[in-house]
Amino acid sequence: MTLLSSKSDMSVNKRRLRMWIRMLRTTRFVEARLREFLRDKYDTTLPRFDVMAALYRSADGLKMSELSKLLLVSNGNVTGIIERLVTDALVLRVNVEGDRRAMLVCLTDQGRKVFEEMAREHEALINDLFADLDGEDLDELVPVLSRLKAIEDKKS
Amino acid sequence: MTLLSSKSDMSVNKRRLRMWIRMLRTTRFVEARLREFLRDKYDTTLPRFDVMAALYRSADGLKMSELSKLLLVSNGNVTGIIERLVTDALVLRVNVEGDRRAMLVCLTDQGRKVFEEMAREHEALINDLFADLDGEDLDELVPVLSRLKAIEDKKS
DNA sequence: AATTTTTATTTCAAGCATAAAATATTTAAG
DNA sequence: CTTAAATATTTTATGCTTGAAATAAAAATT
Repeated sequence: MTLLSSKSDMSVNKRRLRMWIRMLRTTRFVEARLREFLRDKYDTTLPRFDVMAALYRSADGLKMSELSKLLLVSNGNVTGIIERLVTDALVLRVNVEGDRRAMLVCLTDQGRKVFEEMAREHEALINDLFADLDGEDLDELVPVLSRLKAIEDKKS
Repeated sequence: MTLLSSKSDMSVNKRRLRMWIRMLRTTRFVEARLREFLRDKYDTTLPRFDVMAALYRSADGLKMSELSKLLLVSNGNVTGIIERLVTDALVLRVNVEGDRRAMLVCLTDQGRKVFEEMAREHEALINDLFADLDGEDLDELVPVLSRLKAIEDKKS
């Protein structure tokens, strides 16, 4: 009789697959919570929040293509989201001087203000959802996830 | 001068947020790869694959509501996906005897066959994408992710 | 300078996803 | 029994998302 756990008996192959499925479910669950929060409290959506977050971090604004690259979404996708944010006066779209193809996008003052409020609550929600993870857990988790970033950069 | 890393200097609060953002990016990257694979090799989509996977694991079939609960997606969403899978003769929809409201859904023989082939390649792709994670990494990662499952079950 | 290629963005068609409302059926209460 | 509440699913309206095609401008080649 072996002392190995059933987990260790499983091929690394299968365990990678299980880990992925677990990670996917976790992500979806958290995303669902975030969507719920954004809809109920701010009448907005996760994609809109993501766009605003990216713009908030880039004081000088971003080009449409930079935005889609940053968010890992398609080019045309960003067009629609920005359109709606512009309608709501949260985002400003201006021509890039010297390149008439490009568009520079940034938050309006109101957009900045609204985002700061949302971001505070967003952080609190994440903190609550992951409350069971203490510093030690994060010490384990983050480096592993960061190693996946290496894959990402290499293969994308 | 402290021996603590800058990471440990950051509040657990902020580190939970960073971990979430990292996890989200990883998930999106892998999902993009899977979509690409499913589209190019099988002319199908990730949601369709997910549905077929759930049905494959339940030999007796699933009710529409069981399916949506299992996949963490809305009820109406499943309706559309199943509709298209039925059109493609990969899924069968039959009435539940004794309850004329409910529908039981299961894979056709062809659906089963197609899924088995896709699943093999899917596993290989995941294995490749997460190749940098060895057994030790998984030993760290899986328990932490499983602890999040506890949150999920508690709060959902 | 004219042509080709690349880059930046939008438009398009199709499918995914949601919440809310509608439909139909079953179960429970009165 | 009859009405009310709960359950299973579909429909609807809106927004997200994609890949591919279209448009337009800039950069590179010839």
